Amino acid sequence: MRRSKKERQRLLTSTIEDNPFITDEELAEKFQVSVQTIRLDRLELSIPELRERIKTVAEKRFEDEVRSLPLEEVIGEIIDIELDQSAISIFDVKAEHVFKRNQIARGHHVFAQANSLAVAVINDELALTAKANIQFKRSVKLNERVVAKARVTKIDDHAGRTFVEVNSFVNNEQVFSGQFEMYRSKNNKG
Amino acid sequence: MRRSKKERQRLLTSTIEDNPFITDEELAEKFQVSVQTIRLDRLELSIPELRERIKTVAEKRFEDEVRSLPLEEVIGEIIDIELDQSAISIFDVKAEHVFKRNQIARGHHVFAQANSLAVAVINDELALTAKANIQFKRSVKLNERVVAKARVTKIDDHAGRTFVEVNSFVNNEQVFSGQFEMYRSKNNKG
DNA sequence: CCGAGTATTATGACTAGGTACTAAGAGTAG
DNA sequence: CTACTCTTAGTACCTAGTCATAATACTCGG
Repeated sequence: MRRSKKERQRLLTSTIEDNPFITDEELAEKFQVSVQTIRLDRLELSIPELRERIKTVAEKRFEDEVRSLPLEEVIGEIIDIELDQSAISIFDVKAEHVFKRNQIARGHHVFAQANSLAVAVINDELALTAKANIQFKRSVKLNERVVAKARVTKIDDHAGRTFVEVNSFVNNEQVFSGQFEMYRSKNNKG
Repeated sequence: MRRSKKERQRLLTSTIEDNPFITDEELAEKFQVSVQTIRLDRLELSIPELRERIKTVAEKRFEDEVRSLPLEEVIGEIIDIELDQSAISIFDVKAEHVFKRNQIARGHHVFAQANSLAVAVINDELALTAKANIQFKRSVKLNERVVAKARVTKIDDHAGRTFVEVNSFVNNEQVFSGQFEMYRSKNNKG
């Protein structure tokens, strides 16, 4: 035995993990054993064959893509909306949204939810944030669900400005508040 | 002919585009032609076989992964930093950052760059945004490069607050300004 | 209606990268 | 020596193709 079986299998796992595109033949060469041994190892470790591994990687990318597509227009999921009046969205804080060190959501995600809700509530082709005054009341942590509530406070058709107030909560506890001054193209249908 | 050859090939292209995981057999079934016809079509259109398509998708994911890792901690790329004093980062506006309709960068990305720069400039274990007052001076468009400059204006060790001003520019033209009040854990080394 | 040319389908041989199974030899521990 | 694990070898089979060749089917101009 060049290496103990356990040692080889440990290395095999990590090797495949950081290069799922490696074939059994290449692995056999790398560990100086027969292809059959590699196959037995994979069987024992329940590591799928090359093609299945590649497929999994590809499928995950596809999932991520659909997950990031709705994210493209609105951060969080809008669950209620009355144009030019009010809107509510929810946003679940996942691992990718927090600082690794302390599991606290990075501010820009909480802001992004509020900001995109402010954009969404406006009944217009073009809505952009002009100014914002925001406060982070308490930090949001991993796995918490943030509910953002937007309310249109004032519409100034002349200036083409709409004022939106957004308050975000986790379990009825306020975590964020923001006043948004939104630019809108003046030619509103209403 | 059920459909003209051209029509079928047009549909074939788009079908494979939005589902690269489809086999020739499934395609043959779908278009009511033989598998051989599908293969001839792919040959003419130079569409690779299933396995190659999946591999490409998987490889792209791998590339994306390394690209999105540095993005995890800071939005934009920090090119200069003096802790507790100033910092500069650049952020290139790509297709995924803009509204499809008008190619204007969504506000939260510009905010995210500024916010994460404000976090980065602070010489502390823990830095969180408490409040922010921001203005979007003009809209940022696709392919523009935003340069954000952060300057620490005041450090209040007693209250555990640091004030950071961030101004962002595209070609020396200001696009964003923000005053950030940052929370920091009081036990600073300095 | 016939032939030319295009389009389609069929057939056979081969490939990579496997699975599943059987068999056999090497080394080692009791 | 026997029992056992570990390793290697070999076979048949699989999927989703490739390439090449041949035989049809359709369609249009004359």
